[in-house]
Amino acid sequence: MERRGRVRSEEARTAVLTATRDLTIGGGYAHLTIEKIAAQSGVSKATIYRWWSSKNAILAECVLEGMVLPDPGAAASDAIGIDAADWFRAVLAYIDEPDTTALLRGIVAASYEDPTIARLLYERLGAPIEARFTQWLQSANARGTVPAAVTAGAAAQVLFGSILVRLALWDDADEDATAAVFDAITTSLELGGAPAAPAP
Amino acid sequence: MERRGRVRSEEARTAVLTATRDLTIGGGYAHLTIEKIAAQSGVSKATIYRWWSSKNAILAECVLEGMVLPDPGAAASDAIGIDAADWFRAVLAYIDEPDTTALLRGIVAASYEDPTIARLLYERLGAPIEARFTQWLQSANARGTVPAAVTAGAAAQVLFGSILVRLALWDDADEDATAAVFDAITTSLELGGAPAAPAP
Amino acid sequence: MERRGRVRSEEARTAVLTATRDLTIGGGYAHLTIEKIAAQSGVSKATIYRWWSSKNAILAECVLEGMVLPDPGAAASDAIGIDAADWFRAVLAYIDEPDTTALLRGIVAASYEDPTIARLLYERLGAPIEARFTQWLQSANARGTVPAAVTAGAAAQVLFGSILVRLALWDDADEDATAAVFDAITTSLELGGAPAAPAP
Amino acid sequence: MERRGRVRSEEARTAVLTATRDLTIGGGYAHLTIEKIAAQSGVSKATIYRWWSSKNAILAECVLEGMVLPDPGAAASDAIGIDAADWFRAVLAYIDEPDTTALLRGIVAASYEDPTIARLLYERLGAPIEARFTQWLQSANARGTVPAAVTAGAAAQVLFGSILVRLALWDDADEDATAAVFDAITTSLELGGAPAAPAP
DNA sequence: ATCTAAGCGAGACGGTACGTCAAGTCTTGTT
DNA sequence: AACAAGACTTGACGTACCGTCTCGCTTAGAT
Repeated sequence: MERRGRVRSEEARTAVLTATRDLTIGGGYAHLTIEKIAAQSGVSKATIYRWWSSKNAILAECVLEGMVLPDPGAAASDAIGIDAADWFRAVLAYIDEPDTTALLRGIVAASYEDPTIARLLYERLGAPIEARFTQWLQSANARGTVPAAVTAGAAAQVLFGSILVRLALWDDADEDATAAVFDAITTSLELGGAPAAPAP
Repeated sequence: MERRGRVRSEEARTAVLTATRDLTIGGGYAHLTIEKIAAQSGVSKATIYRWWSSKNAILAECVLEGMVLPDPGAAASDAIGIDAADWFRAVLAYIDEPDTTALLRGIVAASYEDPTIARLLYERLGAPIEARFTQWLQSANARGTVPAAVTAGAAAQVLFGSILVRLALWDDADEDATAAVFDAITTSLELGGAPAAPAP
Repeated sequence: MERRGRVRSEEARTAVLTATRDLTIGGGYAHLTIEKIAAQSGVSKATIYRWWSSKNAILAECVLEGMVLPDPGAAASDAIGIDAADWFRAVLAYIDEPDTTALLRGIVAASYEDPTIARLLYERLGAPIEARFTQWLQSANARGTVPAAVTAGAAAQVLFGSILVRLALWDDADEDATAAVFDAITTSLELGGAPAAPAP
Repeated sequence: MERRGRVRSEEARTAVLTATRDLTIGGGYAHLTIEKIAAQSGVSKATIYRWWSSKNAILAECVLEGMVLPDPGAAASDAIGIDAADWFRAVLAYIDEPDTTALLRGIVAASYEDPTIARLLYERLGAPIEARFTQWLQSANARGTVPAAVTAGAAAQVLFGSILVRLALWDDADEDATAAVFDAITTSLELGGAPAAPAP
């Protein structure tokens, strides 16, 4: 007793995701419509609705598909000893790509209207950050330089928040501030109780 | 030659803003429509369009009107010596009010689609935080306890980011993490180079 | 206390009815769509749906408007003494106009799906025939030439049926038969108990 | 060289026709869809389209299959001497069966959109009537009681028209009128030039 | 006993039209 | 003037069927 009937078209699925990404980059979340996705992808509305329950569901799959965040810094993630500052700067640079900015902005906007998107976004963007910090904290802890109150979750949340702020403030974001925040964090963690190191 | 004719109805203006706030609280930004605002406020669509250019413009005026953020901590703002932790906890408590959460979420979502809203939001929410930190930093600087790299802007941005994260992650936000971040910040600023207190 | 607001556009209403008639003539009831009516009339779908509940309702209004059946033979209806055969031949000629045929066919088809249309159609097409026969029967009765069993309703129904048959059978209808039926009817009525003249 | 492969499933064919009949009875021609026929019959759409070119083709086959009109009066058709009034009353009674009414209404509606259906319908319903009248007329002619102008075709067309009118007028049809028409016809034919009995 | 050519149910697909909703504009009469 | 009421065009919504098209399974004559 096997699965019967015509199989789902992978081609159509990809076309929808690509069109969704491109339209979000081009016009923002507010101007993204199923109608346009259908037109641009060449996939019919009926088919889109067969597989996705909403605009947000498509966007969510885009995130999962890695079309949005190709695991920032994944390339270097194997080495615990990676330089944290380098890594963070790579993330910032990636986010500052115009296309990425636009796409992320759309997904973040959707996150404020749909918890599902939010969860997915944090899983793709926040969780990797958190994982990395967990590793760094472990090695730092071994050296006894980290205050007990500091958790990887808190650190990740701060960095995730920095990204949200950058996206929210459009061109007004203070880029130096973001970098300064990260420097303060890493300095205090890497270097332990150095006299400097306040958070922001 | 004076302006002739009927004057703008303050009553209508207030009704629109109130209805907009209530609808955003009730159904979120995504379900907010001019049609519903008109129906709920008893103000005609034509009148709304006469005075506001868009849904976002109304929301922006709500922010300005203080319907959203009644200057968190304004009551205590005269005293430089206010306890920073108390102040921040007041802000968090305010944001965690269900109505405030819903309304803010709507406005933040709008911010990602409209820089005007974003700017306004930061002016109301971020700037006061920044101003307060500036004061605190000045007194701390006088005591020589603050590292040069830390700016009021960066500190404000971190706190602003914390708020965005809380709103973005819905019920998944790690509340302790937010508090821990702030503790770390204030500890390091208030207490100066104490060995503890790295950012996150 | 007067009616406020913009008044209904008579222009739009007429455009819709005209477009509906033309489309029914051109493509038949089966190919008549609201979408095409909207496109051809230049009136938006929303407006159409505001005023008519369905395709059939528009068609019904076409009938009422006299766009379909401009009261067949109305011109000569003032004279009781009109020659019945002439009148019926005029009706048949009118029905045999290609445009009328197509339009009527559409409305008759709709009648079989919607009693409202049917009723309206009979009011416009059957009732006038019935009225005319009533007059003729009265003058014939005065001459004592009409059998008691014959009613105007029955006569009208037969003629109405003849029309339906003509429309239903498309090009296969036996035109001579229709005329023969009518001749038989009128002969018997006009001439009284002449030996000829059984109905069919 | 014989045809190879699986043979057409008679079971599927019957299921489609039955489902079509039942759906037409239940919801009328307007709500009849291939999709529903497929669902109700358990036959796939592909198979339906393989054997029938359209909804109307299926309906046509229903007519041919005798699912609609089991040759009204066929049982008594061998006897020329059958009482015409009895026969016609049997036909009317059959047509007045609610299921028959609904089904016929559907097929008649289709006739106005598709000449093929119309032709088939007349072959099944009109032609037998015509044949019967031909027989009656022959025996009447032998007795010299029928006016020359009356043809079997005309008589059949009148009766066919009566049926269409009954179906078209839904519950408003004047049943007595239909019977009166028939009485007039048969009386004049059976009884010859009796002074009574002109058709309507 | 295999091959091979249909027939078949399942169901995905690109379309067209549906009937609804909201956006933003315009008109009418009242305040 | 400013306003409410509300008609209007536009465009997107999500659904229902259309007719076509793979799929994998079943059936039966030809090899």
